[in-house]
Formats: sequence, structure tokens, C-alpha cells
Amino acid sequence: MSLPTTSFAVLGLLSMAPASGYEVAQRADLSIANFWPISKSQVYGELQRLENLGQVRGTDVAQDKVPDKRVYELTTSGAEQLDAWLSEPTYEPNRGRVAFLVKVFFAHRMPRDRFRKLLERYRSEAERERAYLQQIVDELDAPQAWFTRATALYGLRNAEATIAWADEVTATMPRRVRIPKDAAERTKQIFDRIPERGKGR
Amino acid sequence: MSLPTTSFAVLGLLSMAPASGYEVAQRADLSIANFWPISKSQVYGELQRLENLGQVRGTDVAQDKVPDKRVYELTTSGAEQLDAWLSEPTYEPNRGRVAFLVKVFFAHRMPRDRFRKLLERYRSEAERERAYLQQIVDELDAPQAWFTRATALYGLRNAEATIAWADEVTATMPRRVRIPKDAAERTKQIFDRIPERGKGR
DNA sequence: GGAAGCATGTAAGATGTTACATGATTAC
DNA sequence: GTAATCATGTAACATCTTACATGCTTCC
Repeated sequence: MSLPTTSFAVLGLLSMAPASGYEVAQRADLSIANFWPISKSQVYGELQRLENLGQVRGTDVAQDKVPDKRVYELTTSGAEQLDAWLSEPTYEPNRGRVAFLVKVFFAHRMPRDRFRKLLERYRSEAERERAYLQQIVDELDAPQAWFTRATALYGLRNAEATIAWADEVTATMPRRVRIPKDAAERTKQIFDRIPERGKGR
Repeated sequence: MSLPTTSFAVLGLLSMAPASGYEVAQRADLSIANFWPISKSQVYGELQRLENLGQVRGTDVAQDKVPDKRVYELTTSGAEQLDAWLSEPTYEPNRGRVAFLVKVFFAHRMPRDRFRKLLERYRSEAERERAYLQQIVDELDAPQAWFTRATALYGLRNAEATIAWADEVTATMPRRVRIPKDAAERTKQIFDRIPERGKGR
């Protein structure tokens, strides 16, 4: 029974310093949210599960003015699990879902100009993303921040690639495309010719 | 009450030709699975919902040797909904989740060599992906396949970017990195300096 | 002094995945 | 002649998101 990535993300966040659920959620938002967002409720759920599994230990802390809280810290077992997971290769089962590509795939159904607009819009969003990540990368130009910077750089490079892609397809977009009735069949045949991945799982 | 991307994906797949749930699932696997995977059970669920909403119409078809099936087709309303969705800009709420980056983010916890290996491994998976997509892009070099090709190209360009990123970080990886105790605080401060996105939703 | 935000969390619901069921048919 | 695959699907479960609850404090 293996845990999802989110569990290990929570362990990782706790490894920085003990924290309440609220604080873990906040920390997640300020660190890994760009490539692994976690909602508040998920954090609470994970903490409970991890406590039952003996990987974190929670202690109630009374406060006045604000509600009491339960502060969690890693147990040695938890730290071990985290480290084991970190150094295992990742299968990456969640292949990137990109809703926009669904639109592209069926875009022959819409007027060409409209599609052009969509693409432009998508490009501009990617550009915003790029600028945002560029800022972060710049801010993180310090040796102790190397790992964090590397994650931002990943996003940055991919944003750049997305922008380049938008330009590339905009440039090569044909005036009109006739989709034959048997498109489904044809696509099937094409994928049948391709080995290695088309097939299940 | 707006529907998720998956619903529209199913509408799109039916727009190619009427099909049973089984066939829709198969079609999904052979077409959009690389950027929007849908499991069989999800297809059945969606078809039912869409039928209740009057966007598809199902008719039972008896067969011998194989089980009877229910074949679905778009209604006019369904086609309209699909087209409306297609030409709306996409918010893209599911920001790409990349589990590997969680490992990178906490990689200061592991020996440098081990991390190097991980990165190498990740790179080689990206390379396999790249090769796979390159094949598809090559096969799809025909005018009627332009849209499909564009989607594969997206994946290809991103795979290339990922490979380049792996090389880039491998090259600049420092020998040793000391993570200060107050790393969490510092990161917070950095993100506080960055406008526009650090803050929730 | 009312609205918004902070500091805790819980509950309900939507989405997505994995495992199961079943009879025919092809594959070795 | 057993094992895998096809052609239908259903059921159970795990994950993730959105909305709600509550008392204090700060903002305008």
C-alpha cells in the first residue's frame, strides 16, 4: 500500500520545521504550489493519515486569541520514509493534463480566426507565466536556494517552450483544413503504426 | 454548474462518429490520451450525465456473440455546447503537477550522487518521450492531420525543454549545498517580494 | 461599526483510478 | 485446452476541491 506524492510532499514540508496543518498548507502555497498544489483540507487529511502510520507526531498546543492548534513533527520513521521516497525514481503516472490541447484537437470545428485568437490568448498566458517564473528564478540566484531555483527553472523552460510552440503552430497554420469523415479510423491506423506507448496503461 | 474538461472531451470524441462507451474509451486512448487521459469508467459516467443533460442520445443496439451495447450520438444541443466550449478561452485550472519536482525541491536531503542518478534517469525518460512524440509528429505530416499534429508537437517541444533543463541543472549543480535552518522563512520572504501569483488562486 | 482577513479547522461533493464481472474468441 | 484478449460494462475506492464554521483582529 503505497502513499501518493502528496503524502511525501507533506513529510517534506514538515522536514523543514514542525508546523500545524494551517502552517503546512501555507508553506505549501509558498513553495511547491507551482508544481504540486495541495489544498488545505488535503493537508489535514494527510497529517491524520501520517500520524496513524507513525510517520508524524502531533501535539496539541494551546493558544489564546487564536484557536488552539496541533503541531506536527516528523518521527524518525517518517524521515526515513521521506528519504527512501526521495531517492527512488519517480514513475510520474500523472501525465500532464493540458485542457487547451483538447481544444486544439477539435479546433477544426471552429472558424479559423477564432482559433487564432484562442492561440494568441494562450500564448499570452504562457508569457505571463514565463515572466512570473523568470522573476522567481532571478530572485533565487543564491547557492542555498539552488534546488528551489531548479524547480522554478523547470517551469520557466517549459513556459518558453510553450510560447515557442504557439508561435510555431501559428506560423504553419493552414488556411483551411478538410477533415475527412473517416478521421477516427485513420488516426487509429496511424497510432497502430507507432510502437511503445499507444498501448494501454 | 459548469462541466469539467472531460465532459467536453467525450462530446468531442462523439462528434467524430457515434459510438458506444467502450468505443469512446478506445478512441480516447488512441487520440487525446497523451494530454487528457480518460479511464473507461469515467467515460461511462460522463455518457450518462450527458444523456441526462440532453447533450447526447443513446440507443440500445443488440448484438450476438458480443454483449449488447448502447450507442451514443451528439444531439444538436450537445454539438452547440461543444462548439461554445471550444471557442471559449481556457482557464487551465490544473496547473501541471510534476511529482519529480517535489523530489528536486527536497533533494538537499540526499547524497549528491544519488540525486545525479535520479536526474539522469528522469532525463532518459524524457528522452524516450521525446522520441515517441517525434515519431508521431513525423507520421502526422499531412494537411488533414494538422490539428492532431499540433498537439503532439506541443508535447514534443516540452519534452525537448525538459531534456535541456536536465542538462542545464546537471551542469550547474554545486558540489555541496548547505541549507540554513531558517530556509522556510527565507523562502517566504522571497515569495513575498514577488507579486502576481504567489498569492492563492 | 461593518467588511475583510487571519488562524484554526471540518464536511460535502466532484473527479479520477483500480478492481471486478462475464461470456465469446483468438492465440499458443 | 488453458490463458490471454475482446467487448461490453459496474462497483468500490482514493484523491482532490469547494464550501462551510467560528471567534478574533485589523482595515477603512
